[in-house]
Amino acid sequence: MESYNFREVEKKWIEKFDNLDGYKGKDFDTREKKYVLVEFPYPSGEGLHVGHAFSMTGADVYARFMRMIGFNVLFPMGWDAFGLPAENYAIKTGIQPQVTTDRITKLFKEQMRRMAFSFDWEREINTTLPEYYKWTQWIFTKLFEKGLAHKEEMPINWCPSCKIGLANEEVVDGDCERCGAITEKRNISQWVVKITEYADRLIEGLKDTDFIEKVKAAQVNWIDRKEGINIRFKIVLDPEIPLGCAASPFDKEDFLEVFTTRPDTLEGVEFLVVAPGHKLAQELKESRTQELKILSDYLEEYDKRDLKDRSERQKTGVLLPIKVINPLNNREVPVYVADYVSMDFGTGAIMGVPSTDARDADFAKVMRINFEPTLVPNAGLWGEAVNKGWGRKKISYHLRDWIFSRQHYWGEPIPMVWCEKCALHGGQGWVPVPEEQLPVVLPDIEKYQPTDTGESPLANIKDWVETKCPKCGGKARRETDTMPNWAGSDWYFLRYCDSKNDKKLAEVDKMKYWLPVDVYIGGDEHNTLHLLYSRFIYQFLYDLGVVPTEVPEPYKKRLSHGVILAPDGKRMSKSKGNVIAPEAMTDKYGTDVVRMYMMFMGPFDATMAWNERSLIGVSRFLERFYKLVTENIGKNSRTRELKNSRQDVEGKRLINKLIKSAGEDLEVFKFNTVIAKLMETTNGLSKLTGTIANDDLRLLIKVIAPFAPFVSQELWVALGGSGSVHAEQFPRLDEKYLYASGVTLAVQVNGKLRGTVVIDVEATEEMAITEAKKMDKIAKYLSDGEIKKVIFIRGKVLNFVVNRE
RNA sequence: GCCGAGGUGGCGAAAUGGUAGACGCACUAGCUUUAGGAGCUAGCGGGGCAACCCAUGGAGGUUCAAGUCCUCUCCUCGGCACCA
Repeated sequence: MESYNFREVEKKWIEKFDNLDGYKGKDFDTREKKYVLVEFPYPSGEGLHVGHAFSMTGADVYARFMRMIGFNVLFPMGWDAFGLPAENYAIKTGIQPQVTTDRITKLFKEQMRRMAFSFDWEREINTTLPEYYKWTQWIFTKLFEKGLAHKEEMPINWCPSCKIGLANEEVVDGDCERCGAITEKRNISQWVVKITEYADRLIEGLKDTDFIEKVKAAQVNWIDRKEGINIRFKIVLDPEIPLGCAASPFDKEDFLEVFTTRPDTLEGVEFLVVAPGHKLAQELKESRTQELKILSDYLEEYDKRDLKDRSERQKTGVLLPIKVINPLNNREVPVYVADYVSMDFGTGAIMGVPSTDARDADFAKVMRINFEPTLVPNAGLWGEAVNKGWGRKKISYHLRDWIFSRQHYWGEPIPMVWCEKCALHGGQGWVPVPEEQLPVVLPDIEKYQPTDTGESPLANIKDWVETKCPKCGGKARRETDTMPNWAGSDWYFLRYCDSKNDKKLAEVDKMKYWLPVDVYIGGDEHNTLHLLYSRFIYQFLYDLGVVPTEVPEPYKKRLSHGVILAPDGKRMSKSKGNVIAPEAMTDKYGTDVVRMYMMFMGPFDATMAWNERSLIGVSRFLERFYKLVTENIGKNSRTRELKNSRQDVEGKRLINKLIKSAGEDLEVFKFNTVIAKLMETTNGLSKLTGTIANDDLRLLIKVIAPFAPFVSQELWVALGGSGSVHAEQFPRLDEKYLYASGVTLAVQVNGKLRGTVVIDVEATEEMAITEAKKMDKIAKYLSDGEIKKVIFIRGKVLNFVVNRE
């Protein structure tokens, strides 16, 4: 018998799969819809990597299974192609990013084709094409019109290496997330999107989703809503530390406001601390007396210092020349400025309660502040503080507003125009580009290099920058900032519903049919930012009435796929030289083997190391599977099929057992156990002495089809099938075969296994007891005691509870 | 510190409260004139000649029956974090 020649078989079928009608999602079809989404890749020059291949294979197996059980499946793919690597490549080579992007997306697409992913390519999208980003820009103009976007001079995280402003989320421990360089603070005018206005709804909305627990937790944790009270402490000057001749910046009515979630510990306040960026510290610094030199030195040093390992470092601080009064007991307490308080949260000032807070205790130690070590919190103070007017309830979020400007070339131009005339006439100087003038097309340029001034290279293109105000028609300037790389991926799943629409972002009826996304598969690294941003944009579009779902949530379910490590157990990286290229593997072993191996490695969400020996095990299995089927086809062509023989029934039992558990497991992404069961079934069938009927072989092939598209198609045709096995229905379970040869019952005495007995599935308790007692071993255990009780679970267990003497 | 997921053979891992270790890798023995990362048969948690006993990080508990449920505890991984 010939063995399976994957090269020949794949070559034969790959083109036929290209235009398979069944892979296409049909708008408004009467079948129930299923929108299966897997994150679209950034097409990097290195091509499709194992991580892509893994997550997409899982999504593909699921999508194929969903089609086979009767759903109208939307399984689209596209390119999230704006980003720094293409721009950096352009800086180096002078080749336009669009040119490299085109080339690389073609490479990716061919690699995906070889992996036999059943994407609906008619709906392909690319975030860098004007017909796509027209709508990314349109969304921005709507944000602006609704007051959710404005430009603001603000200190931002500046990466001196990338020459780019970064969102807080893109700075890790003071380092640029991309290149690792230490970031600086710079004052730059930036577009800011008010995602915080949606903070509560972004938490609330999670109730309407089926996200796995860790994803929900990550979202809530990221937003980090805290209920507390802003308490005002009256400021008094400290007579012992003169403020110098300059008039005191304070008058009698000045207060220092702190945010606390623990007003119940107000009694234990020993000091207050303000952040170095706090107005109070900055104002005091200005008074420039000798005594305050320590303070200004401290603040200046703080500005220079990088933020690295802030949590590791010992706390530092300086005493301020003022005191404040605790409204609860009128005690005067000192005020410090210290680096462990952050300006970004609450009011930038805290109350120091060293007896209950470890950080405050730490600081007290450094500053040699004495305090009572014990304090009994008083919950009544929550009400008292509000009732007596010491403070007011306040909710603070860790979530920051979203800095939306990038000073780069390769991104969507922010579609805004600055009009001096409109500004002078008391109006808004910033004018959004109206829908009919969109898209604002990214012009071709010669120099891609970002500038040190913090402006994008677009600022150098005079005839692009100079434009007319859409409102008054006067001379105006275009915004030269571009959008962050998240912008295009915020709404891409909407575009798949109607990817070619040139009038709208997508037709409402089509979105109504396909939305929400039923299953969204992606990496943990996107569980906070991408997921949060896209949920926010969706909620915003919902408020505009643009998207038609019942509930303002775009994704019904979110699943995390796992991570594949290199054979050495480390993360794959070019520099470590331990990268596994999926293409090299498919060249060597064939697509089906690689797909099946990845799905067999472990649970879909696990972290697993690549192991080529195990892959070979899967290769051997596929070979055995192929032989089993082809040998039986051969036998069936020579001899009459024997129906209803004992062997025939046993074969059907094995296959139906497989159909049952495979169907159940595929539904919940337990691909590894489906493959284990396919192996088990194949082994079982190989041991049968009779032949397996062609009809039964067909069932087997349909079960393996979602995993191994090529082998299954080849065998399907070998069995005389026409068309594609991938358009077939998944086999239905025939229950009558499931227990055709009885069930194995575990026989226990006092809960301990003492033997097994095979009986009819319908057997009664009495029959089971009779059978069990026939066994010598059981009889022996029962002889030296009295049977107190018998537990009988049909098909599972028979347990004698015996009272031993 | 907070949140989440986990701890089961030499390894990757299976087990709606009901035969722990399915399936695969590695390994051992044998078969097959066998050079192909081959195939086939058998074995493969520990102890014991055996009957049996022990075993799912640890300690208790619930139950006829616990890897699975409850309480406490230890450890690992992932995310967030001087968040007030």
